[in-house]
Parts: sequence; C-alpha cells; structure tokens
Amino acid sequence: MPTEPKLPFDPIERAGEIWARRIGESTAMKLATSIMRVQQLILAELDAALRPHGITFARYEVLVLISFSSEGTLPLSKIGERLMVHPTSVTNAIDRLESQGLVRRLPDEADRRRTFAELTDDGKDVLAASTKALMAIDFAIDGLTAKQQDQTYDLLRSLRSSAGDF
Amino acid sequence: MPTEPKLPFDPIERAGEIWARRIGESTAMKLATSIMRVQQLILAELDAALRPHGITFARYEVLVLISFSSEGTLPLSKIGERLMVHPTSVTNAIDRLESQGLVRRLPDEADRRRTFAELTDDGKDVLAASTKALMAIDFAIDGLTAKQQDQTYDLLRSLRSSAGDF
DNA sequence: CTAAAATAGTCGGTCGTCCAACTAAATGCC
DNA sequence: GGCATTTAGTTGGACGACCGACTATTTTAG
Repeated sequence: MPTEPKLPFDPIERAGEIWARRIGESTAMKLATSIMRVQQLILAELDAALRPHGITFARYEVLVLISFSSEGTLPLSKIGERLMVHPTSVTNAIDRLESQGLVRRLPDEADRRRTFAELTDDGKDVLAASTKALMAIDFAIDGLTAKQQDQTYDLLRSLRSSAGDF
Repeated sequence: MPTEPKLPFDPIERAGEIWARRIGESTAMKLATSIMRVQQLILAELDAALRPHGITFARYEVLVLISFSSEGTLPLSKIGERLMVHPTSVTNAIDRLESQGLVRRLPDEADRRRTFAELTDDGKDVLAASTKALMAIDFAIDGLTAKQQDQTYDLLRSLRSSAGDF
C-alpha cells in the first residue's frame, strides 16, 4: 500500500529542478523550469489586474500595438509578427476583441488579402483604463531592485539573441 | 486608406517593451514581457525535443515526479502541489498519460478520496528516452555561460520568493 | 457523536497557443 | 500572358492552464 512519498529535498520545485539535482547538474534545466514558473506567476498577476476591464494580457498587448501604430490601424500579420505569435493567435484575439466591440476589422482595398485592425472608442477607453490598472499593481517583479531588473533583462536578452529571437 | 505603419524603433519587441518606452520607463513591464517571450521559446524547444516520444514537457514533468517518489506512486494532489499547477491540470495530464498507457491510477484504500499515479513499464521507457532526448538538445539556455545561468536563476529565485512562491 | 469545515478529485467551460490544411489574392518567372 | 509560388487570413483540432461548481470523503469542533 503506497504511502505519501517524501522527497529528500526542500519545499517544492518544478520537476526540472528535481531532475537537475538527480540526473546531473543541468543548471540549464533548472533555469528553464524556473523561467516557466516565473512566467506563470507574472501572467497570472497581469491577467488578474486586467480582469475587471474584461480583457487578458494577450488582448491588452494587441490593443497597445494598434494604438501605437502611426495610422491607428495595423494589418493582422504585423500584429502577429510584432508579438511573435502564430497568425491563428492573432485571429483569435481579434475575434474576441471585435466581439467585445473594442476593435474593428477594416479591409485593405489596396491588397485584398489583408485586413486592418482599428481601435473603437470603447477600445481606446478600455486600453487607457487597463494601462492605468497595470501601472497601479504591485508587481512581483517589483521585488527586485531596478538594478536587478535590468540585470535580469540583459541576461534574458542575450539568451534570446543566442536563440535567434531578433 | 491606411498604410502599413512603421514604428520608430528597433526590430520587434513584445508590446510591453514598446509600452515601456512610450508610457514610462517601466522596466518591470519590459522585463515581464521578456520573461514571457523566453518562456515561449524554451517551452517550444522542449516540446519539440519530446514530440518524437509522444509527450509534452508538462507530461514529462509528471513522469519525472512520479519516478522520483520513494514508493513509485504519488497522489495526484502531491503532483499538483509540487508542480504548482491547478488540480484540474493534473487530472488532465494524468488522463492523457493514462490513455497513452504510460501511467496507471491506483485507489488509496486508506483514504478513499485519494488516487495514486504509478508509472507503467511503457511509462518508464518513455521517461528514460525522453530524458535522454532532453539532455541531447542544444538548448537556447546554453547560449548563456554557466555563470550567467546561475546568476539568472538566482535573480528569478529572489523574484519568486518575493512573490511568495515558496 | 454529529454537524460543519476541509480535502481530493472530477466535470464543464473559457482562454491562449500551436499545427495542418485550406482559400483568396498578389507576385515572380519563363 | 499565364502558371507556379508566396503571402494573408481563416477554420478545425490538439493541448495546457485556469476557474467555478460539484461529489465523495475525511477531519474537526462543539
């Protein structure tokens, strides 16, 4: 009859960290799982802050991007490219935003394959309120000093660039 | 007629980074989006390495955890706790693993609310092969030196602990 | 000892991500 | 010019994560 097993180490870590300690000192694996865990935490915080405004962080990013476009509109393909997500993710986000009345699709007469996305007035309002909400939260990341934040950012940036992310 | 807009900055960044530059120097936001991006990259790498073995990294983590339990079985609740995921995510993962024949559910006679998960022989084989595959890949994280990896890990760890993650 | 509260797991639904496959339109090449 | 190739976007399906709600069991408190 199996009883609840007790691992010979600390509190709780993602499997990768346990794995690392057992299999080899794959700090890479340890780091990988830590990054995934941190991402999970941060995304949960951001989504929670945005929930009262009826959007998620993924959709917030889309609104931001559109609002910063010089013409006020952006082809869906550009959105996917800038956010580095699959085209279908963009379709999905825009579908939701459109059904919420925050965004409008406009056909491109010049290139009839393309579709522009444009913020509605409601979209602009929600974006403004959401931005305010995000700036107000006390972020997990705020647990790091500004210097540590920069340092982390730089490290991740070189990781990304070595992964060919730019 | 809207034309494809050109942002007055670099290649491509997630919206949060653009947002940061425009709205304020919220390095927190910049860092947040960078973490999310890196997570996306890493998870894609890991899943790609595991695809030939028919599992994902999420399910791999479950296999690892079960295999490291002292009794060879683990109550589902412990799995969720250690991986820090929602109970329904565990149910989901175990459902898939079970239907793949990699894991077995066992009732706990002592506490009939509980269910144990146990690896099948196939599960052990897949785990071994998967671990090998993961150790063989040339990881994005390997773009950092060992020292940088440790440094990043420490930074993220203090971030997590300030978020009350332990 | 019994009623209330906590715990374990599941079900149904939402959301975001990806892939494969497909349509429509524009571009390239001979 | 006309056909092959590329590009833009969508659809359908898989997957993992979450939440709310619910059932079945302990456990706890009075």
